[in-house]
Amino acid sequence: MSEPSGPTMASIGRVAGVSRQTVWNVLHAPDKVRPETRARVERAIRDERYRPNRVARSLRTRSARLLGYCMEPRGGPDLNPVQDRFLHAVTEAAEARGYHVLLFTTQRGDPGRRASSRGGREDDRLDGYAELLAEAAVDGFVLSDTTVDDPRQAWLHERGVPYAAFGRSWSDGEDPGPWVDIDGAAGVESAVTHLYEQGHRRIGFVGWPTGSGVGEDRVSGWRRGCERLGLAPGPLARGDNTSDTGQALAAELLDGPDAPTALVCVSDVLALGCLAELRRRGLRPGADIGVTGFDDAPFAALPGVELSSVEQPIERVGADVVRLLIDQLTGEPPAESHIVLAPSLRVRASSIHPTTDPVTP
Amino acid sequence: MSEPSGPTMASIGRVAGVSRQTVWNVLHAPDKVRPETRARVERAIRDERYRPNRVARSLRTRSARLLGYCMEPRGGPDLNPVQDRFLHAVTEAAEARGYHVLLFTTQRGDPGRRASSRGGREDDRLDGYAELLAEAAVDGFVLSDTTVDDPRQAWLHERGVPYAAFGRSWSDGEDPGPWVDIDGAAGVESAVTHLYEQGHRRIGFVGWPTGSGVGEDRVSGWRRGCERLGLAPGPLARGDNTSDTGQALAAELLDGPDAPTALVCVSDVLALGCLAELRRRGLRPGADIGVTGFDDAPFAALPGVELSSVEQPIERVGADVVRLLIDQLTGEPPAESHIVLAPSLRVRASSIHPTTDPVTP
DNA sequence: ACCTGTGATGTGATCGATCAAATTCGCTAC
DNA sequence: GTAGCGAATTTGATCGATCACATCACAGGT
Repeated sequence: MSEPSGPTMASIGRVAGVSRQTVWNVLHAPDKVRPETRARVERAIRDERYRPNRVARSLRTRSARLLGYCMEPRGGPDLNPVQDRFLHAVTEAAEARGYHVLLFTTQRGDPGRRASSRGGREDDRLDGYAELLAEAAVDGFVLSDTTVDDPRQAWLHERGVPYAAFGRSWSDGEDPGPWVDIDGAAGVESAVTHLYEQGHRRIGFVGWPTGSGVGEDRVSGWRRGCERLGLAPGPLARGDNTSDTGQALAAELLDGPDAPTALVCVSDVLALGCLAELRRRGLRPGADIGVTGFDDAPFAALPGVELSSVEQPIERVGADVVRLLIDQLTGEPPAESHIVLAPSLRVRASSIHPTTDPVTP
Repeated sequence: MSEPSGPTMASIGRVAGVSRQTVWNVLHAPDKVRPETRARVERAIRDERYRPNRVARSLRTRSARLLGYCMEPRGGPDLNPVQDRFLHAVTEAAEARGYHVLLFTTQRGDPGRRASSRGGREDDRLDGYAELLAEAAVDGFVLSDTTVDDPRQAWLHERGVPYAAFGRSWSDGEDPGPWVDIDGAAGVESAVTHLYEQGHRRIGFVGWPTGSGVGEDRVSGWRRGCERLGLAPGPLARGDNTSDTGQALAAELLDGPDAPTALVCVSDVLALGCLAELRRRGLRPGADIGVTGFDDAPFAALPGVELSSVEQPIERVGADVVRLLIDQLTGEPPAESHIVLAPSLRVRASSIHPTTDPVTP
């Protein structure tokens, strides 16, 4: 029951008959130590199963070697598939550089602390960030789900707090900090191209309400794709990110003046609604109407869904975000501060026209 | 660019004209301090925005106030919906007690460290646990996805490492440690009951291969339910957790000697395969054949799926796991060490018989 | 006046790794 | 023989909170 309290540099030194500093040298500057001494110390380290105490190291070096990540309260079924993979990727990349990920939430646990905030009330969402920072519990933050002019980015930037974001800042002004993002426009454009190759000439778009950076980016890809292929952009409908909305929007477009033969959707959830509407009308996805989504959510691959979708290289994003962040922490020369990654279309039944041979340009 | 290096107890003391220990007393034993002194110190704390340094505290008290959680490499599309919610719940519950969650993975980042392990090679999956422990980086672990006789539980138990698991140990022997689990049998039984009330008298089961504790638990609920209702258990088919398999198993059962009118599935993924097979045969889920799943995965609620499913109270599980773990850490008297929570059936179209009035017993 | 007890506050040492500077050691050169 | 030089190794101090005592002030009792 008592604390065994593992070996320390001092205890290793005692075993090997050297001082604690020599032990440190063996670990961090081996060539400063005479080979036979080193061997003796290394043996002691192995025998005693010594591992440096992370906490003590953190105190001295003033770096926790921890990256903060805020778990947003789960919204719709949309963000989830990404968050899981992203976290895994971030954790793995961080470990490769000797860091770990520390999770926190926006709702502060200890109610007593809420009062300690001074008059000028900051955004509640920032409290968690502020607290971890003040407690020196993390060295920096990984952000995700950034919005247009995300207050967190400005807040962190003002205070000189290291961070890196998944999602560009979408700000008109200069960028507060480094980010990694997916080229949504390119992803959608590739979907348009694919549908064109399947024989479609009237391609509609099902999007989100205006105002979201991500959403506008994807619409622009659709416009660009149509333009490049010499098509007049088909009809456009917008609504919030639920499959019921998707179903309604699909109906709207199909009943409209110039009904599209293919629907490019800004998200898989909306696309699923479209598929439901097609089924209701007895139309076969792919054969009668081409449909594509975005995100490659887990359900897209399921039998009975088989939704073509733009897959985001989340693992790459996670790795790059961590690299940008840790490079800042270690004072590495910042190679680049904005990374845009290309997504790739995963073609499934919902967009394949059985009788049309794919045409590669 | 230079380190502002926030306020410390000593600096607060200097501002308030007292010693660091008095500052400590104000924070941890306020009644030992004269009210006017206390006021002065509290003012300084507020003015300077002092927050105790977590790292220094950890070093002195030998507790990182961090709970380790291992991100398993994502397997199929099955576990994900749960992991996300679970992590959020765990993080939130931990924060309420002044702890945070530290993520790690099984693949060790630093390749140099692999060699440092001695001859008798431990299970690779345990290395991450061992390392964090040796580095004193965490105080305990939260486990999930426990298997029958999970080696991690025994390993941690042997070393007296505090932990709590989501998922019982399923061991025949005595339990190595505390866990929280979901009463899968009860969940499946409620699905059977529900289908019975919908008029079904021949209820089949689509399960996993024998050997998984979770799977056997759920089968037993099906058997128990049938027995209680005076039904002969319908046919049973087993296969791995993919929807393709689900489709095949559904076909097998429906073509079998005594075809069931309802299918209870051990997972949503398998259930989805069943739905696909029904659609292929022109059978309407709910009206012709009742189907239920398990997990209430995000896709179960989607239009075009509408799968009845057993929903697990993941948030409760997370909160309880954290409670069991932190109670150990703080030396709280262990109130209970095994918690079984009841899941609840979410009824959707896939199991509702349009013409049958529900009968409540 | 003296001792004692209690409440309030201050000082020293500690956790373990790290940084800076001091010391010892091994060897050559005068 | 020893001054000198570089390599090898050691000692001292530090990060900030915490614990264990030490000290101080002041009250009441004899």
